[in-house]
Amino acid sequence: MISGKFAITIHILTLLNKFPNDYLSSEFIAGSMNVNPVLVRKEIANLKAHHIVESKEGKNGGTKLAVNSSELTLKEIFEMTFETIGLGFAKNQPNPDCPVGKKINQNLEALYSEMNEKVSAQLQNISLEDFSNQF
Amino acid sequence: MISGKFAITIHILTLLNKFPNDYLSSEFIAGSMNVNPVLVRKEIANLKAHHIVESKEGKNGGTKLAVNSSELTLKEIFEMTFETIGLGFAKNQPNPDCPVGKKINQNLEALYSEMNEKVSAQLQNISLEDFSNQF
DNA sequence: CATACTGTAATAAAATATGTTACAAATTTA
DNA sequence: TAAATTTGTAACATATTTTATTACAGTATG
Repeated sequence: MISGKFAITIHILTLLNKFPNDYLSSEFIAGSMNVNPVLVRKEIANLKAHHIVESKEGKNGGTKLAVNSSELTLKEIFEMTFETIGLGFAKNQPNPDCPVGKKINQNLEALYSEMNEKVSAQLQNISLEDFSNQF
Repeated sequence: MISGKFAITIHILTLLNKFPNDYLSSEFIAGSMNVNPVLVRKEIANLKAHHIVESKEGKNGGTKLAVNSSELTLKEIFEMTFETIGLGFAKNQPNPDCPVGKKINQNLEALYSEMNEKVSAQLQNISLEDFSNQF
């Protein structure tokens, strides 16, 4: 299972980019993706914490982009919503008396770290504007 | 949340590679990773279906590698346990009347597809033997 | 024939993700 | 200034997925 944070966040940002002059309400945004408005507001809270969007409370309030979409890369969005990708770790404490158990997580970590570098390199080349222009 | 299938499978294979002449029991393997033996047997069933291991029922039975560990790549293991990586999709049917909602999953799919190519390229360069030699 | 395994199904428990309700606080507009 | 609308957030409920457990038939070994 993968949390939908990245997908929700990029959807929000794409919409905001399509209406750069409007404050969009969480209800409007939620209507485009068919999720609960509270979920949208939670991701917006995260975006606000990273100064990517600004929002206005009260009537006719909502959220708009606070950065230039050509300067925001998918890598940054990835880092705000996923810490890292990977293929999972040994969940329970593996047996420390077994040479494999003792080092498995460390070796997986090294493997995934390299994966993240590749993925980050890819995502860094795509701006929100690029992504948004596909629609 | 990420299913631990890859981590469990590579752990199993590393152990099998360390004891190439023995049939290891699911209980022994489970002991190294501290999970339930039934989980191990399920992943072994998957490996058997791909002809990566062979197993022997009955007393003193167990599982051993059926391929040369220098010829099995992590890419193959990845493909047996994860179909693909990605950062999630819009889960509910997005609004088809919204230009963004209509195409979001398609565009995410394209993005993730490229991610998978990068990751596969990396994993293809690492054999089970390489991975195993780190322990 | 007793023992120790695999194979597999069925079910239970735990973890995580998503949805819902509720409401205080803020801001607009009439 | 009062009504309406929207954010922000907490608390809780539901759904989904993952992991664990139990059970037992079938199979090989000695």
